[in-house]
Amino acid sequence: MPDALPALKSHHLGKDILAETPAYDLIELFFFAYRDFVSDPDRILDEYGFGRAHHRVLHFVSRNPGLTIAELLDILRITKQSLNRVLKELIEKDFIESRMGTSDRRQRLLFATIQGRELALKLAKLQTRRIMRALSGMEPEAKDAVSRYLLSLIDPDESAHVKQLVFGSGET
Amino acid sequence: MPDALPALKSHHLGKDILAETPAYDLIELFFFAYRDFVSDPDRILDEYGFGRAHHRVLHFVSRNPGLTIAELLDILRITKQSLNRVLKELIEKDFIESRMGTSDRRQRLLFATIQGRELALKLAKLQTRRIMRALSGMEPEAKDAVSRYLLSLIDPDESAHVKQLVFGSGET
DNA sequence: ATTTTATGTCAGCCTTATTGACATATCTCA
DNA sequence: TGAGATATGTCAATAAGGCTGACATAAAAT
Repeated sequence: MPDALPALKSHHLGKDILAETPAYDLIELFFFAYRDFVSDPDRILDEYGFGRAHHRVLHFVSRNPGLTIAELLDILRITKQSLNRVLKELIEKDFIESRMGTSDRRQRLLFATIQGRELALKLAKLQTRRIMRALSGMEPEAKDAVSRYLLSLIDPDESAHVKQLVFGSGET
Repeated sequence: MPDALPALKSHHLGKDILAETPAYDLIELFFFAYRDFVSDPDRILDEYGFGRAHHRVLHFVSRNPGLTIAELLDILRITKQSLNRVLKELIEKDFIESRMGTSDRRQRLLFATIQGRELALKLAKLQTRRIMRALSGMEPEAKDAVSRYLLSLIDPDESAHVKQLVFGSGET
């Protein structure tokens, strides 16, 4: 938006008006980018008889071995009934396995099988290719800016939680 | 990710490996950010008996007065049967009106009513507040970087089309 | 005059989500 | 030890938002 400002000249409350002027560009670009981003894995998932819900579950389990049902529900923000259907299918088709918790035997600890990890990686690589293509034309600092922007877009009271989940696997 | 590089030292094909190393951070942040971003309008939409599908239709019609059905289908990437259900409801409840095309009388030109524009604006402002909060802690160049990143994430063969749709209303 | 295009509509189906109720096993704490 | 809380599973009904396929109409294009 090269020139959204001239209209402000007739106002003295520039800052308020700026704050209330809809950021249509970022709203719409977010929609289109997400639409195309999630569409990449669809063709592959189809071959396995899976949908996007399966992808999300497989992704987070593969990335976080030993994840519990409760943690997964918290990540996905769906009900246990919804989760159970797709999880059951992933377990039946041997992409995820569920082991009894060691310290708390009520818990089910989820692990991706070899097959599951392979599929999750395949899908992640596909999306990474799109991300890399987008970043390739940009300055090196851009990636960090994008990452910080997305993190700040998240509800503040959970951004720490997400930060831990996304960046916390390894160090910290 | 402070140090994803050391592993590369044992390889001579650094670039290939980097290209194939999944960008888990950007993949997951995109998921969480989008999840929270689209959740904002939900409560308000509920009051009107609308869902996210209604929001998308109302948004693009409000932003592009005189949009045709075909153009809307191309933006949303859904079937006309799916569109028709939500569109019919938006028209019945007087948030959108449909006029016969002037040059081509087969076309339906879609316009948001006053009520429709008000709701669309209300929702856009809500999402803008989140965006502004995210941008507030960042350098001024960040917004442009984010905008370019999102645009590049879109399928290349349509990015020009989206660019026109998003930025093209007004000048060009 | 025929064909193509833009739209609408009927009917049936799928996926992913929801709510509410209830069951079971296990853990925790008084 | 016994009561209650917790983690999970499951049954049933429902809703939203997609899909395919088939068919209809009006208007434009050739």
